[in-house]
This record gives sequence, structure tokens and C-alpha cells, in this order.
Amino acid sequence: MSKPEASAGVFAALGDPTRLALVARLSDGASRSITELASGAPMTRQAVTKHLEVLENAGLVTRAREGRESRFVYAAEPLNEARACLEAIGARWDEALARLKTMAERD
Amino acid sequence: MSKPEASAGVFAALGDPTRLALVARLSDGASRSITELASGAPMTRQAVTKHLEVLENAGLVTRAREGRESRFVYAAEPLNEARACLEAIGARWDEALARLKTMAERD
DNA sequence: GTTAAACGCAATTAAACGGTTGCGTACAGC
DNA sequence: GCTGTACGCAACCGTTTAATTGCGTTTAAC
Repeated sequence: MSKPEASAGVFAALGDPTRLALVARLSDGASRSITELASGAPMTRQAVTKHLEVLENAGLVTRAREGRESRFVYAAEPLNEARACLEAIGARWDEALARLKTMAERD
Repeated sequence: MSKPEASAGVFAALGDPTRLALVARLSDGASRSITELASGAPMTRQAVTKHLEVLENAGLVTRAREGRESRFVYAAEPLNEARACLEAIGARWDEALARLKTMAERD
């Protein structure tokens, strides 16, 4: 399982447009090399490399060295935990709304 | 609706343990003052104030001035959009898995 | 074995972040 | 009207972040 605090790291990793786009792009399950991911991005390959390292440290992505290139693959668990975290917060809110509604009807 | 890039700001706001805890705490619908939220936190009231401003700018929280105190209330929409964003990514991943499974069974 | 592609490493820079401190202001209560 | 509470503002500081640049290394391909 996961403490809510552990998800903060995942959110921080997703909290950058470039990285969020990288994750979204990789979520189709295909593995991609760094230059492949960097082509079309408005920044250097090195910058993309750093973003990928951040994602890797957050566990959102896995690196596999193949010959002369590093290929990255999406990893599902951390994002699922983050999603569960948001759903827990949303559920708490929904229950609060339900309670308010009940109290309003009780008038 | 929302562009995926818009959710990055929400993730960035949630990407700090203190702020994530604040949001979780406020998700019960109750409004709380700054000192109320700062008491028990391992930092200054000013630090908490800054975190609340970040959350407010991300739209995750709403401030209402009441007399001499600022009370903060949870706002649901941005987190729901962020949740939808994560679900979209997860769904893409699930579809990819399903495709792989189909191809494996086709052998 | 040269060459060019794909990458890693290190230094550097500007800006943003997280946090503190000090001080001034608004306001509730006696 | 005074006093103390709850804030807001602004300066400041150390650290982290995002990004660039330059250079070296590995490896595929001819």
C-alpha cells in the first residue's frame, strides 16, 4: 500500500507539463529512446534526459539499456496509487456533500 | 473540459507533502482559518500561508475573509479534472495491455 | 578502422521554492 | 480606548530546479 505522503513525490513528478506529456505519451506501452522522446520537444535532449530521470526516480517510468540507446517504458503502479489518493480525497468530499444534503433535508 | 497541460499545475500544487496534507484535511468540507491549519504543522504560520496561496492559485482551495481571519474551503473541480487526467492515462495503459493480451492469445 | 549516432557526465546559470524573521495593520473583546 | 489575536507584506537566505553548453564514451554500420 502507500501512505498519502508517498504520492506527493509522484505528483511532483507529474507537476511539470513536459513530464506529464512524456508520461501520457509513454502510457501506450511502447518503449521509446531518448532522442525519440526529445525530437519535437522545444528543448535539448539533455533537458529531456533530466526529465526522464525525474520520472524514473518517481518510479513512473523504467529504463532499459539496449545497445547504444536507453529505452523508456511506462510503469503503472505509482500512477495508480496517485489516482487512489485523489479518489480518497474525492470520496471524502462526496461524503461531506452527502451529509450536508441529509442535514438540509432534515429541516 | 480541460487540456492535459492544465492539470500539470494542479499536480505541481499537490506535489508537496505539506500541501497534499492540507488538501486532504480540507476535503471534509469544513472551512478552517490559517492559524487553525498552521497549528500542529512543523513550520511557521507564514510558511503555511504561502502553501495556501499556492493551493488557491491552483484553484484547489477557496479563501473567504471573515472578520479578522481568512478561512479556506476545499474546491472540488480541479482535483476532479486531475483525477480524470490520471484515469485517461490509466485507461490508455489498460487498452495497451488488452491489445497485448489479444495478440498473445492469437498465437 | 572510421564515422556518425545515441548517450552520459560535469560545469554553469537564472529562476523558482520553501522557509524564516521582522514589522505593520485590522479587528474582536473587555 | 487598549490589548491581544489573526493576518498581510516584504526582505532575505539557502537549496533545488529547469535548462544550456561542451566534451567524452560507447556502439552500430559501412
